[in-house]
Amino acid sequence: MTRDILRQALPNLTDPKLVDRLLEKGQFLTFEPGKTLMEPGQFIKAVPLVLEGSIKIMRVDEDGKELFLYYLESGETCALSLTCCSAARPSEIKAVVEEKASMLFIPIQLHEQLVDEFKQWKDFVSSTYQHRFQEMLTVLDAVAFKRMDERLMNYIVTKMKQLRSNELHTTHQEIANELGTAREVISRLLKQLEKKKWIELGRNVIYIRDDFEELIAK
Amino acid sequence: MTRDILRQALPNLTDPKLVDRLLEKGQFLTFEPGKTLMEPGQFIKAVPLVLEGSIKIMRVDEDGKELFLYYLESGETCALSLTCCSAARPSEIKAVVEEKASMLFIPIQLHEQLVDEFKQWKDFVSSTYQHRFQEMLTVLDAVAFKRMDERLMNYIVTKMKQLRSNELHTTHQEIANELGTAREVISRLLKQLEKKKWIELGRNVIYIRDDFEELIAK
DNA sequence: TCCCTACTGTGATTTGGATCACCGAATCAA
DNA sequence: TTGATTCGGTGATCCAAATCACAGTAGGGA
Repeated sequence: MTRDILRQALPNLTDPKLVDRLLEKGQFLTFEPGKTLMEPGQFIKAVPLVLEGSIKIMRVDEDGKELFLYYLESGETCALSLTCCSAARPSEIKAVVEEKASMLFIPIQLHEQLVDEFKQWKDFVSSTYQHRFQEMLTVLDAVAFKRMDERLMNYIVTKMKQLRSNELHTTHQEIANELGTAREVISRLLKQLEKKKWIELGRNVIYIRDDFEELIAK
Repeated sequence: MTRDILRQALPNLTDPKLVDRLLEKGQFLTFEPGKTLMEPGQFIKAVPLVLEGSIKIMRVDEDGKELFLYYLESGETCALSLTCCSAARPSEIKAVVEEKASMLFIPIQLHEQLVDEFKQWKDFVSSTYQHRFQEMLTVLDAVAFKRMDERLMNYIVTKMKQLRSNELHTTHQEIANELGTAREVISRLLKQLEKKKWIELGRNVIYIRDDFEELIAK
């Protein structure tokens, strides 16, 4: 039942009145991996709340280059959609389902009411802003100051944690897109990691040593 | 009088009760250009509201490299301090006075009360988040996808507008710091712009053609 | 006035990453 | 089964930027 899923995803939202309002007016939907939820330029008219699964948020350059920003996971929402939809501006980002996701879409008017009426919702929104700012700064640091090998290793760690697995089922091209670079660059860097025995490469799969994270910490 | 300065900086805050509270509990201070208001790692216990002048906000890398993020100008506040101080976390950024500034520091408890009590303040905070997210994305795009020559030209335009002048009194080193690169790179790129007659270089000063912005739009 | 320091200009070299040009191997669709 | 497509590997080359190494010059302070 949706109520249970919501309770599990957002245990902090204990106020039954708040939960009722969310369930009553929010739209519950599920999506399969790979589904694109949002493209740059589209307008969004509801605040997307992730209950289960995860959503990958990316920035897209005018000539199509992408850059991974962060994941939305269970109990999270997108700060950018909060800002975009209250300002009725087109999306600045692309959102793709990573793991099969169930989501609750909160109409923007309802969201604005809830901010005023429920401290729990206000706190939730405010902590979302905090959290996302933090992540944006992290990405900024990486892009501005780190070399691609380090960024790739961080990427692998992030993915492992997010998928709770040490096998990544993805292509080099896909990784390259998310890091905003070229496929060859990623292939070569992965090869270096394989030579160091930190990972093993297969077609469409990367096997990662359990102690990968300690290894990169050097 | 402080009340007038506040009214001028934030004409949207019309509610006299709100203004009274800000003036009563806020601390009014002025700072000279060059004054460092905040270093990474410091804790902040108040929301800084810029009334006059401008503040330069920068990200600092662990090995001291800097990256310009945005200016705070009259009527603006720092989204990062909003998040940092409510989470009681150390600052992630560096803030330096660019133009002689007068500021009102709002104690964090007062800020939290005002968010609940005054719609005008809530809207102000919310639009600050929006605004800053936008700017972070712009910086991210620049760092991830643009070459240094383009970034430098955008930098010059931003500075011109912000200082409302077509003379920049600064050093190549300073610019390099703000763009997170090396001085030589900036010197060479500036020389190229001078050869194209778009700017003129002097010691500690760059004279910019009035139609610079149209020129770079090509 | 002279010295020192900060600022600028520029060549040489290195490097990380992007781009181009292929190749073979795995996988899929007909 | 076979042809086409996708994926991964790798050499060659190019380019922006970083780094190193100086040298000249303007200004400020003693």
